Amino acid sequence: MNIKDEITKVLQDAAVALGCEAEGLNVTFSNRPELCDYQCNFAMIAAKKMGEKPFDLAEKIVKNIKKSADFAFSAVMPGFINVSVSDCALSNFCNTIAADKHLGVEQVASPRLVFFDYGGANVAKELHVGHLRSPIVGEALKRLHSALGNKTLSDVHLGDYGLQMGLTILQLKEDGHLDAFFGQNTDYENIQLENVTLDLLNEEYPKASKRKDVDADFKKQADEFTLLIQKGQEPYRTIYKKIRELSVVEIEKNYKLLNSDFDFYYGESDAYPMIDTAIQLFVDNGLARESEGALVVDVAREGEHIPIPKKSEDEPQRYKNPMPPAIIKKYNGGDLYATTDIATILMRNKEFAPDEIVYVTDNRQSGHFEQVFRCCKLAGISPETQKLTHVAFGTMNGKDGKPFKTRAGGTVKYKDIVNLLTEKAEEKLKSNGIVGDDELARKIGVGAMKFGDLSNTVAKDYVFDIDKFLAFDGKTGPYIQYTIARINSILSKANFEGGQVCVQTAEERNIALAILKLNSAYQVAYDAYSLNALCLATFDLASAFSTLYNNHKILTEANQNKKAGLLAMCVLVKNCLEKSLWTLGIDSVEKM
RNA sequence: GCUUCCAUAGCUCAGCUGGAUAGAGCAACGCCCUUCUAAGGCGGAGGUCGAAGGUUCGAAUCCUUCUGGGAGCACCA
Repeated sequence: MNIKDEITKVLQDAAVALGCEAEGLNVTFSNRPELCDYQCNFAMIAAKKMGEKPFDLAEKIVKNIKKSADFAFSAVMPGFINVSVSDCALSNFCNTIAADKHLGVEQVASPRLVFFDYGGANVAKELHVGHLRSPIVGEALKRLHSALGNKTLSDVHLGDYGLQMGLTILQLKEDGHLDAFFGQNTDYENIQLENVTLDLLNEEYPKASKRKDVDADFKKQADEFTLLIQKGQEPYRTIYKKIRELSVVEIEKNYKLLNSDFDFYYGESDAYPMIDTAIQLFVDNGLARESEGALVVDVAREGEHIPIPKKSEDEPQRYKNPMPPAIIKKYNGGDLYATTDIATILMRNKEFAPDEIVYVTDNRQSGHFEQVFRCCKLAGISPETQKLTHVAFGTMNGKDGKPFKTRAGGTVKYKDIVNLLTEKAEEKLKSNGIVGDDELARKIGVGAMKFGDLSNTVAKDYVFDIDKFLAFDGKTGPYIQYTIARINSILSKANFEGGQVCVQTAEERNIALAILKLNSAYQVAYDAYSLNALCLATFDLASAFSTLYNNHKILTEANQNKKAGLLAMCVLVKNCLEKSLWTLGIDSVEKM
């Protein structure tokens, strides 16, 4: 039981003894640290019901509490109950969690299997700045669940099935790169994709993508190609497979630069075998109908998607509470985003039956996932008890508030950002006398970016300020890594042979309290599917340690008991910081 | 037009189920390296929480309206 729960229990007992309904009694961390460590405003809420003055009730409750050595309670105007935790209780807390394999991070009551779908890189399309958030946030959420005791699985869910593939192959063919596949030789497997490189793909796809918007015939042909790939027609299928193989190697490498790793590198196309079964479920249950040649599922509920009367004939139809039908087959029989996503859920449920599936994509796709989730519930593809979650993150904008672009207006490549961060970290390291450790530089540079990203509320857009990340000052990933490096430096010189934390100074108190807050931040982050609370609490702990570091020389401490206590605290802080950095998907470093 | 998210210090952002004097980081200013890594510490300064109403003992937080901005609104993913 943690300290907060203990205090809550004590107060509840006291309140119940006075005849209060103590259900809503809640204890929170103090927002006036100079006055107390925890606070409770229950008396102010309950006083009304009891017909008493808040302060009087608070006083009565406090008087009704048995004196304890661990906590000191006091009633203050206008009716708060302030709680101070003794140094001794804090010491005990520190020593207890230091011996706990979870470092006191509370585990979920009943572990669940949670399947994470994030990443979402497109085959044949180079990763750019817009692809950063999904692997950063997704990886951290996955690790957070794992840190709290859930079992996790993850799939990168490559974008490899849509129109983009048709466009790319059509463009490659037109530009003469696929002649070998369209000649006499039909042994497609053994034909090499000569001259087709990632660089070429990165030219051809954007070219085709632009062209489809202005050239209707080209678009139609690309649709046709897409359909042929989806139907498994040769040589389209083989060409597609070869392009995918080429891409995946690169994609995996890129994600690993960010510490994002996946149990599965499946793509949308891997759900292909499930598509017919899935569609049949809708047809058999009378859930699907034909509309303008397409097969659609009405997912609107009562009060949604209500037509607004047109003012004139040529005005397009508008809807109140729009929730358009989900399209699961195109006019030409082709499959779309929704189709593969539904089939993918069917596949995952057959194979793994997770308790929850979490999608991490940008918030523009909210409508899509709402439709997909509803479809799956309607058709029973997703059982009622299964939780389907869309973690919709905001877009990364430039300093001008618009989607992040280079000065020239182009998209910023993913690799360029990582390289920039790594180079900058290398420079800094050099000034500290560490040369030639590229991996260390990557850990620091990427850590800066990830911490900067995760510090923001996940759902909100945020400004991607590369200069800010490159500064490595203040509330940043490198600050946390630096704190750990300083602790390592002390420990390497100390010959520490074990000892107990003994909270004596204000600095140690603040560290212990920061650890308490950090441990509760895991739960906050878990409930919110957002890591910012964890980032903040991690920073606060590092900051509390830095104050101790500056005010007390640990290695030269003459009192051996005190020194051992401080060293034990160093070890605990290091472990706590490393655990939260791991959760955030950021590497700890030995020195920097 | 409909739906939805957002607006807090010069800048970038926190602010947990309504609570005490709204917090950080950056930038700027002043201190602190003969002592464990200065990517650090300490101090002051910086705010009509977009506007107006309302609910409440108490509102940045809840409700209404307005202003300004982002995103989405069937065969792209």
